[in-house]
Amino acid sequence: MKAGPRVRTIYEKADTVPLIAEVFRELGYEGASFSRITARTGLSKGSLYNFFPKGKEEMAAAVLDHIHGWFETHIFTPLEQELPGPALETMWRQVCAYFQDGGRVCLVGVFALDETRDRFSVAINGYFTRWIETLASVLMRAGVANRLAQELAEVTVSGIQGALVLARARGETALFMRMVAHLQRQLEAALSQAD
Amino acid sequence: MKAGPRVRTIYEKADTVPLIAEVFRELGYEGASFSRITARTGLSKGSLYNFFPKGKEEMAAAVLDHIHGWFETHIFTPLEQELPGPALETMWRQVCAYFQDGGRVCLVGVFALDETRDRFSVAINGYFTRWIETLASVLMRAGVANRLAQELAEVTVSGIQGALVLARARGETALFMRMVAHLQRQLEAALSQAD
DNA sequence: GTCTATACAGTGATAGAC
DNA sequence: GTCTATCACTGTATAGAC
Repeated sequence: MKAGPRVRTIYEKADTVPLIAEVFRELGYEGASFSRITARTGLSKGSLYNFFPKGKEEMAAAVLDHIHGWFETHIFTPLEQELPGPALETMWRQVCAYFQDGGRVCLVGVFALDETRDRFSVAINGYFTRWIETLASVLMRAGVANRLAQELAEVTVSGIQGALVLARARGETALFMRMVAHLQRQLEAALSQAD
Repeated sequence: MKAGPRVRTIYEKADTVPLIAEVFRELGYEGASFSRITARTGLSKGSLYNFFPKGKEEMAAAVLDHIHGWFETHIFTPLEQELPGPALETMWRQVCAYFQDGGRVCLVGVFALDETRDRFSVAINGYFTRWIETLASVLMRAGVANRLAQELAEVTVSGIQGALVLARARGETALFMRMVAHLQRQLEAALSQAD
């Protein structure tokens, strides 16, 4: 018979990725040292290198891939498959949940701002491009003109990133929620005009 | 007689701050090592410690102060002293010049996103708060209702930060300019409605 | 597969020569 | 006031014990 999932106190590789992600998110690529990662995961350097033979860079790549996967499942695919109204509702709900109402920053944004971007430019660019494209697409399906839909999609994704920066800078999650509400109203206004 | 400015190949302390600023801006606080700073400034560690006895933290503090000073002179004070129309025109012109049309990120935003924020929370919060307050104030003077002016000021400053993140993430400065144009139109719409 | 021990480059910081 | 030499420490990475 096939073995069922073993009961272990230690982690499978896949279980470590979200833990490592939080270290990169809070400290940035340079700030995320092995000592911080071992402390957070409870795994020694040896075990981490067993999971990620190429070390830190491979960890960060796995983290970026994991995050893109989460957004693919919870936001991008719903944007493609649900009706425009529910799709946007899903996006805003998931965005607020993921970023903890502004209390949690965007790791992709963190990597984008410094030289780390050059190392992971494909993944970073791909994440934002996919988000903008699926969002623009749903707006077009709702009847918004192509150029306006593209601009609103860029403005919305950009606005979320800015709200995360500003909310963290001022230590005020309420600011994030105000910005989200503004962006949401902006989209709804375009949708109601498109009908 | 008093000595005039001496001709020297080496720098005065004040001259080093903008050079150090670019290292922090491009690499982040953790990534900005002494070796990178000595390479950029042409000054040895010994000389840097002569200028900044408390080391890296004092350099970053000086850089933050210098940047806030630049914005105070070129943006915040004009927002307070010029008429609303010219004041906003000045702001957008200086913003595009300072951030090189999206090719240069915001150091305060870089520091805000990771744990560096905790070290310089007062300076980081102060920079954004001052910007939002002076911008909200000019909108109110132009006849925009208090609450709307406050929200638009937050949306605008937040939007600029997001545009910088996204433009760098996608390596596309044109994106920054499109976002700026959108934010500008948004303000002008509020102003024309307030008349 | 997990860990400890180790290697070695790079870090921020200090002391002292000139 | 500038530099080099050196410090103790931490960084990533590797080897090898169990």
